Amino acid sequence: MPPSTVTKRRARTRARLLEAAFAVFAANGFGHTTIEAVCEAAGYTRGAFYSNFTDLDELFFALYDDRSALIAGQLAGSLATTADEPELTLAQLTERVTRELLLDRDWLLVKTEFLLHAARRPAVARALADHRETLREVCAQRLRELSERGRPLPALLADPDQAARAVIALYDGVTVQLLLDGDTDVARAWLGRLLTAILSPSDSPSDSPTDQDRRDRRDRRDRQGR
Amino acid sequence: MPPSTVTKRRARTRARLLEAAFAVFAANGFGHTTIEAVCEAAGYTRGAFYSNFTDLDELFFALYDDRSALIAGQLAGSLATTADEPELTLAQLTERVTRELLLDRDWLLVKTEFLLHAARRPAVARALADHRETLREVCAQRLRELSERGRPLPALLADPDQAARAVIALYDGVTVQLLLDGDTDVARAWLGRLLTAILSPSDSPSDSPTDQDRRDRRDRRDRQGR
DNA sequence: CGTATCGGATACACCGATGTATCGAAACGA
DNA sequence: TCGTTTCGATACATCGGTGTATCCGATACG
Repeated sequence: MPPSTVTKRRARTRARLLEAAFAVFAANGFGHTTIEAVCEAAGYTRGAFYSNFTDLDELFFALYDDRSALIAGQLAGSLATTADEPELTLAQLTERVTRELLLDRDWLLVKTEFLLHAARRPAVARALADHRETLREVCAQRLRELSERGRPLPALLADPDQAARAVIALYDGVTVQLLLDGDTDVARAWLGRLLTAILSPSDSPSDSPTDQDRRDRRDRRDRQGR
Repeated sequence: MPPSTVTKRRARTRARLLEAAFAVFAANGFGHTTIEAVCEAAGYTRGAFYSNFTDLDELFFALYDDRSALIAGQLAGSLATTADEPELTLAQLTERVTRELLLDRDWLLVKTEFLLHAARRPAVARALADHRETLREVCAQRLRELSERGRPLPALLADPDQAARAVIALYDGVTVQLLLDGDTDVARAWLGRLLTAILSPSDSPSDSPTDQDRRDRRDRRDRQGR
């Protein structure tokens, strides 16, 4: 029976448990995490845990829900057109995306683990797919705006929704490499290049590269190059 | 002390343990797999396990090593140019790749789990990175051949090695979606389209689409479309 | 300020997995 | 075929995590 009023104390400990769980999941992996470890990291005993969750799975889902909503908000905000700059070029968009995403390796670890978790539980998988879809909508909307004012998408990805799918696929792909080598800067630069490569309709992009682009390219050559 | 001679029986049980472990890992995830579960699935007791491995980590690595070498061989073979067909078009290459890869969802589950495993262990991460690099070399070599006979790569990915990186990123990205929705056919078609989109230097690909391509495109529209 | 409800700590019983030591049987070499 | 080595089964001791029941301090509210 849920309590009639949720006290502030309760909310606090719940938040602390989630935060501690994030750290422990990132460090040890969900599969090798015990309830006790989470409670200890949060500074509680298991009594607090069982008062707030039924098992680790429930906490995991709540954790993902929290953090992903947070990040989705950040991304949407960063992609929003401001009043003084109603138009965004492709280069600006990719620059913002790469600046906002791929920051926190711990989050990528937890996120990927949640993907595997979901892949084995159809109900969770649907929830996760829904969440990804709303993100894709945000992305597609920006691309649609772009294409509607004379910055056409490539013929093979003319549909903004398809183009958004491509963007997400590239993001996920770069994530994998980042998980392996841990080099955030290289990953961001690489994502930026891939995005412009797949979203530019022709060989010669009409936008001149920004300073950021140029710096990125040098970085990547230095550290990843052959 | 390792035994002086490895009997056939030993090799057999080891192989069976690996196969059983693959199934159990795929079903339950590495983190939620016990030694006993693996042994039971293989039809042995834990005595057999401890006689062949020291712990689950060791078995996991051996398992990944086996299967990934197998798959790498398959891919290299499928990408090899045959005597009667020394030249491969881009469309043929992508078609072969998409036919060979993304087949076994179980393998993707285990592979992704191994990625996370490696992401937390620098030594394992380096081994995995090395393996990915050899795969990339195979891929880059084919792309190099392609570009050297008048089928240029896009300007943004002129270096075959960079292009190979892009191919792998796309593959990894599509994998994520496949893990979520489980639709192998859609994933393969989508990968094919993304590959041609990022590897085609201009808007209008000079190769006319193959029958496979056309079928793919219809499939995708039907099932994924808006 | 007093009281009733809530939240987290503590203690306990339980279970499942681990690792090791030992033993019987199968495989190998002569 | 026999003796030896190797392999896997069995039994045992142990440990760590789980879940629950209970208790006491904290918090909200009249």
